[in-house]
Amino acid sequence: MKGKDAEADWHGFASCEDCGIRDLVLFADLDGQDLETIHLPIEDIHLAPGASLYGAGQEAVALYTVREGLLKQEQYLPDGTLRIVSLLRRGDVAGLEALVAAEYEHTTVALQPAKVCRLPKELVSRLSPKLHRQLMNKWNGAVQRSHECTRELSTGTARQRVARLFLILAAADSASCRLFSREDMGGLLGITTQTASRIVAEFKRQGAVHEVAPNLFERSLDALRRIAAEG
Amino acid sequence: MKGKDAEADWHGFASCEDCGIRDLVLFADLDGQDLETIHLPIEDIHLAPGASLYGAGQEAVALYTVREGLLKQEQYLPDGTLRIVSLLRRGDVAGLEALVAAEYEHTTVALQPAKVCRLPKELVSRLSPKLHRQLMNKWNGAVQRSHECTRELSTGTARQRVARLFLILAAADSASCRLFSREDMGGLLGITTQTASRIVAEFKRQGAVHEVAPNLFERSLDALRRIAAEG
DNA sequence: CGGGAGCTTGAGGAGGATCAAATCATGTGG
DNA sequence: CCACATGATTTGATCCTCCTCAAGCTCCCG
Repeated sequence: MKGKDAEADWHGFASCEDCGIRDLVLFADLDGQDLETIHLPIEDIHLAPGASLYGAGQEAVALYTVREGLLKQEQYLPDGTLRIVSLLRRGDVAGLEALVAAEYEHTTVALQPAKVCRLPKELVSRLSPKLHRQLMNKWNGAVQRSHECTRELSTGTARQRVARLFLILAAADSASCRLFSREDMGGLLGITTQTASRIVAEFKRQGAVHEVAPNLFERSLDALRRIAAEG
Repeated sequence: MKGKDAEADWHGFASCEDCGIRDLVLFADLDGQDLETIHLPIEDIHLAPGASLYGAGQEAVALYTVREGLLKQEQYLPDGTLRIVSLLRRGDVAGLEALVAAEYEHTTVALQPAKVCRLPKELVSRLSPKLHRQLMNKWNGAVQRSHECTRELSTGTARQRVARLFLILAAADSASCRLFSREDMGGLLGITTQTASRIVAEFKRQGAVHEVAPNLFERSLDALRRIAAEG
């Protein structure tokens, strides 16, 4: 168990004008003039793996656009089990529910080193008409992420799920792909950490993946696709 | 396999002014004046169980607000398996993605007799500013439904999942609760139809539920909650 | 060097899938 | 009205996957 809550690391202010992924973020439709009217500075936050952005039940005061890295969103079951219900990546927005609710629905934690921009909810509300189109896009992205988790990562045998996870991560990182802890794999795939470990080991043995550094893998997409599709 | 596609039954025009669930639907924030500017009539559609509203990949031309009943949203996996990724009920909106995409993401089918209102996407786009707040609410609802499916219905043992399904349906219908086909239960819970059948039978034997008519159940919420929470 | 956290691996057992067959419900045509 | 076909549900028997419990292992840090 790790609970490093304060590792969310304030890192300075972001300049929206020359954001590298301007076309992906919530502010994509704003022009230079609009950006000037934002006198609140946008905070640039860096997260180490394991650092949490916000917790379920906390007062929802800001949205976060993901510029880099990978985050998980988790919720508790009635019986106390922790389940990862969605993954967030570059271009996604964490905490959209701040716009309609008083509290966050999930705990959101970095799986890989991440960089996010913090957007106070009043700011977004104020710009809301201009952001309308992008907000729809982001909501739609949230729905798709979540359906992807049910469809690809919570269906079929454990081997299929692990293979599909590698394939999904493949889309993110291009060449090699960084994997996270076995415990998180379990929470995401709905299997135990032991099973996750066993299957990764098996994939290594049969050459579907190759570990070039601790938790850094090269993948044989063909082999993985074969496993993902049947048995 | 059942593919009754044309059973979506046009049933006349709806009158928004005296909608029984005005406060729940997308148009909640519109006033009488706004409603008059809608010269397009709103179609009122009735769906029999098994009737489909639209299919994945079809051109997305309309949104549908659910006034009554229960719908499923399903998607295909790479290997051809069909998986239910979300349930929709009274107040939810089907096909929100029409606002941002050209095609529907899911196939949406009635599980129980349902009544929906068809809202052409141009109409919603035109009213968009006025609907902004409600649109956010509906998107948020879509995300929550989906997370609920992952969290409650795709986690834990088959017994737990079935018990949680009964509890979720309990919230919808008040006294007794109508269940759908074992095949759909399987697709929703990520188990086989046989297992679904076995567990429902077991629940009947041990008195957790009682079948008063074919597929109509009374539930012992306490017993179900006990099962849902552990073993 | 010793401790701790995460990862790996093993043995055993339970839960669920699979294959197969019997029962039940519905509808159709004779 | 009955014989029959069709499809869903139930139940049984067997096998395999994955969970559980438990022990080693590796790496890092004090």
